[in-house]
Amino acid sequence: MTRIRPTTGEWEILQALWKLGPATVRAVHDEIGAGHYNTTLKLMQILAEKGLVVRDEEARAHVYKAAVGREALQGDAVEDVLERVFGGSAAELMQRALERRKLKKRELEELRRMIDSFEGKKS
Amino acid sequence: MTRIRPTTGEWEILQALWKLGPATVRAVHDEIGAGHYNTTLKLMQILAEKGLVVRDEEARAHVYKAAVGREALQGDAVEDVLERVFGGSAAELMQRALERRKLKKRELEELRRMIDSFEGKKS
DNA sequence: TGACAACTACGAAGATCTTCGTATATTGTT
DNA sequence: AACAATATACGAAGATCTTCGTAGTTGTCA
Repeated sequence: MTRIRPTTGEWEILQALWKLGPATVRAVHDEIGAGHYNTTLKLMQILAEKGLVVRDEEARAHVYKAAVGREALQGDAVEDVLERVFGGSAAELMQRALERRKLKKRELEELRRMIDSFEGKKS
Repeated sequence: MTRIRPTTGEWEILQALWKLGPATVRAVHDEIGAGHYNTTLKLMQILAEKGLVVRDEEARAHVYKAAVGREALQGDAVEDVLERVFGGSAAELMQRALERRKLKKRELEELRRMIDSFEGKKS
């Protein structure tokens, strides 16, 4: 089973689609706010070929929507980086994340709650 | 400033070098335990060109060693995935990591300590 | 109807990554 | 000295990614 691994350009499109919901190439391109229109179009066509988005060709301006959930794909991305970069150690990954990014107090507490709930499951 | 972003093949070499310390192509290739010798050689030469490893050509079999720290490069990798995949939200990244990987109780507690210490800095 | 704007389709160029064949040099062995 | 084993060096083939030029189609509006 080969893991889905969107490219940088593809992630950008997908983020826009998750934010906007079903949208035309034009809308996505405006949301991104940079680059050549044809590049956006091409990337979205490729995403459709790969099955990561679905396309409604009803109207002249086709309407695309993400065919995969944001959380699911993010999970795959984490697995990927975990394997390739951290030798599988999620603890290490989180340590690097904590070092690099200052989390808001709220986020830290939410994280602590998440840890509590995970610990509960294995007591 | 363009962030350093080793490829999958390069990460594999680097992991081996961090584990072994300074090592020959042969040693790295054996450590990896797969693929063509020439591929390993080529990748290590490319890493040298990029400055991610340094090469001692004294002996016939050149000795390579990582020119960058593991933690530093992992930190960059996290920043990268944070930007591209998580829109900068470290909390979200950690949530996905927790969902996907079952951490050992020990790791969870270590993580909690890390959070405590980070929270301490901003009380 | 004629001209222009907006859209899709297609493909090729340039970059980068991975793989590996081939050439050449050095070392060790018999 | 001859040969086998082991190195490095070099480059090209095949894949994939990004970018963008060009062509053709459809819609709009004066």
